Amino acid sequence: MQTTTSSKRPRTARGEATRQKLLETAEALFGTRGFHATGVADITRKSGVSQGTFYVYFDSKEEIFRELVRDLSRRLRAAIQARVSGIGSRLEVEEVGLRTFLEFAAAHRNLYRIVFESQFIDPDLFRWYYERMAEGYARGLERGMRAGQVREQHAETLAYCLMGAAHFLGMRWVVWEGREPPPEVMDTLRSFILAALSPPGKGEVVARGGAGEVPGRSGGGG
Amino acid sequence: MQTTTSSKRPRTARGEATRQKLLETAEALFGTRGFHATGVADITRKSGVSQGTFYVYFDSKEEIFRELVRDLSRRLRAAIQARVSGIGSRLEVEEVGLRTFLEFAAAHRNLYRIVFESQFIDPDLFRWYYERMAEGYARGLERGMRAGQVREQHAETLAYCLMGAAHFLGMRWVVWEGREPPPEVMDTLRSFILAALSPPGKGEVVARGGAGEVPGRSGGGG
Amino acid sequence: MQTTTSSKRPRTARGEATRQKLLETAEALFGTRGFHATGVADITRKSGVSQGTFYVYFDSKEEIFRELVRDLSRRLRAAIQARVSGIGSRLEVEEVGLRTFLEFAAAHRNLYRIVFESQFIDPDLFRWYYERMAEGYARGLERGMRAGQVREQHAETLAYCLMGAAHFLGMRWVVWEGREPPPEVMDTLRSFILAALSPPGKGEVVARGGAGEVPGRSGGGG
Amino acid sequence: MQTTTSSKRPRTARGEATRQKLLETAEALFGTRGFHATGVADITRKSGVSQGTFYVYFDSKEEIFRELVRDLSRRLRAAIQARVSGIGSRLEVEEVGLRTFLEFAAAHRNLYRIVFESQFIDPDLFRWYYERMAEGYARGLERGMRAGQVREQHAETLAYCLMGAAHFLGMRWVVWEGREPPPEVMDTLRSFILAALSPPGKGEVVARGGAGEVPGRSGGGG
DNA sequence: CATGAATGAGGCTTCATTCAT
DNA sequence: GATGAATGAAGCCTCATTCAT
Repeated sequence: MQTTTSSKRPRTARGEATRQKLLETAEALFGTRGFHATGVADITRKSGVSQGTFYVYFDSKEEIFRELVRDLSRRLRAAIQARVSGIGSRLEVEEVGLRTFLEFAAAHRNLYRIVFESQFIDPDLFRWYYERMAEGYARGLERGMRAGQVREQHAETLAYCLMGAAHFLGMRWVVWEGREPPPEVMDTLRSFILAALSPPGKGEVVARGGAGEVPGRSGGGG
Repeated sequence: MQTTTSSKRPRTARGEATRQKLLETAEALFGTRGFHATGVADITRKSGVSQGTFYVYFDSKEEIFRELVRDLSRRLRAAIQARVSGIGSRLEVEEVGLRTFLEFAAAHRNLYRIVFESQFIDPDLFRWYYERMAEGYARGLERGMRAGQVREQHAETLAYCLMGAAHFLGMRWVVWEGREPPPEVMDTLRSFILAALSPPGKGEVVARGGAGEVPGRSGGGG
Repeated sequence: MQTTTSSKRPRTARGEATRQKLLETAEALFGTRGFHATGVADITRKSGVSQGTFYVYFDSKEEIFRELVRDLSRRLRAAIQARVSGIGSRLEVEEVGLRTFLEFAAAHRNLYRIVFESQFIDPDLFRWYYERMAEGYARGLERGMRAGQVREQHAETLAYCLMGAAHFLGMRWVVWEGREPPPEVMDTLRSFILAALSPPGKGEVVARGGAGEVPGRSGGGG
Repeated sequence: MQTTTSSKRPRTARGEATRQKLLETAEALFGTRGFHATGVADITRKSGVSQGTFYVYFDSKEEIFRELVRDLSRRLRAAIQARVSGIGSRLEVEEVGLRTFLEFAAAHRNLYRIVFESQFIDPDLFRWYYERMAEGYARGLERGMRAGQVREQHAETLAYCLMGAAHFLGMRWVVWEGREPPPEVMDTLRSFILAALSPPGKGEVVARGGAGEVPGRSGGGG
């Protein structure tokens, strides 16, 4: 669906470079000043090209914004995937996933504003972003439940709770403070996750990953 | 700080009515179309007054927006306060708080967009809003910890996690679906809260409030 | 239909004056340079108002153009009406009508370009303009036929032929030459009309109006 | 004068084909959407060549437009010539000429818009087009007058009247209705021409061509 | 208190044309 | 001969805000 990377793609290396430059500049600017405070002229000026060039690669200011959201979605999911694959314990998967999300966010601070502002620019895309994320997340949790590693609960609800927690933590530390959450925060987050997911009787206090088990894909944060 | 209800207050009853009408219209419009898509002209037209009149009561479009955020903050906190006061169990306080938040959100759907959009209009106000909320929240949790009703953890982190969970659930159900979260969601949320807050060994399964204890104010959601 | 004088009408005399000024300037500019070569900025500058003011009274550059066409349509028809009413002879009515049209065109040289350019700006309006004109025209001719003053023919076809003749003559003399057609042209036009309309056997040579008869409204030119 | 087929002519067959393709596409596009609504990019895209290629064959967008007008002028005159040559009766020549014009117009619907729009693109060319047409027309009529086949009148005026009639009929039926004028229209047109041209006393009612006489070239319509 | 007119800066986008490959 | 990238001027329109009545 929204995944289509629409807009006129360049046919030469030179064009690709220009387009890329535009994308990067836009990410920085949108992420810093916000969509409305950023003008197309700002983007092109900082990219060292003329305003007309912008429209050679993007249909509109909104279009490049959307492209960025899709891009970010792709990159974040890939990053989590990479770190999580191979881990057997569901609990650990979730924990690593959240941590990866927070690290990614810290490395790409603009992520937050852009994704979250998309809610006011293109509500459907925003929703798509989170539903996609939640879906993968929920699937992983359900697998965990079937394997007895995660307490039986409404998976989707759990997914949104966890994404929300991660998002707010990211907002609090990464966006406002400009750094990764300090250790005590990460510790609390970990125990929070464990408590929320662990089956009754099991390790509410367990500090680190449980026993090996069925591996499986899962989203991470939000 | 930002609490000052600044701007020209009306002197006559007629003026007060006009100002109020403007505020209500703005809430509906900002909440529905967003800040940028709403023009001052839209507000005045729908309010049945001239554009000039707008500036009799508000210094700028941003100002009325801020006024709305402060207003909402006040009303939400009051609503939670009212429902939570008197409850002894910390766990129950949190649960009722979250539930109240979700109900309030459902009753004032525009809340979400407005408060959340404020992040892109007046970042300081937005931060103030959440820090204020988190602070009260954390204080309550700390009291609970001291009373042994809540597991020892970094209170602020916990507060943000809980607010985030509530916010995302509200987004998922209230905003996207247009209704209050269904029972299974609320059930999962409850068990989620309990698991996250309960001290080791205690009530992970406990369905309803624990023993009586120190009452105290507390925030609710996000 | 298109007759609606849409756009925001002024509520005060001052506003009405501004709007009028804009309309006049636009007529001169559109008529002289054409629609595309005339910028909104040109219109406002020459009118002594800011660009923003333009949009207080007109929704778009196209809108003021349309307004002009409607206006012209109204004025031309009124002018012909005034001159033609009371004349009994159908033949004379047509002749006076055409003459009036040519005089009107000479007095409002911009008429041509504007009406004719409307064909490329708003084809429907253009068509409406001529169909309206032709309709009245044909009705008058039919009355003349029934009264035996006009040869039996397809009235609408006759109407378009006559409008076309008038239009091309206006183009040739008024637009290109900048003056009213010289006497020999008007003479030829008159005999042309007479020949085309006169019933068999009658007045091909008749120089001036025939016998009195049923008066009636009729369009004139094009 | 404007007849010069200027601009870079291709040297190779491949080039000639490209140029031709461009010309055809432009005719279709200009005729359909109009000059201003058609972009160079539209033309090249639909022609399957790059934008740069366009400027290999034409100096500007206006230039290809002019080329089209000249082309059309040439083709129309040739078409009329072919049909009219050999006919002896002046009256019949005019009638056949008009008919041919209408048929040509129906076969090349875009003719109208292009030629007529040229009035707003290159007024001189437009004027040239019609003066050229009128000149030949008038010459033919004058010959007819001298031969007593056409009533004595100002020939040029007659020419413009006839061209105007033909043009408006073409507009009414070919352009608006998308078909050739129905029989009753053609009949009325014929009797219209006859009445307008016939010498006094002669065939106002004569249905078909009169006696043989001096042949001669003549324009047809507009 | 209220209004309607006026403003003007600025934003997004289009598009004919040029250029290096 | 053909291409795709790049340009930059210019145009239309929006809109928060001010002002005189």
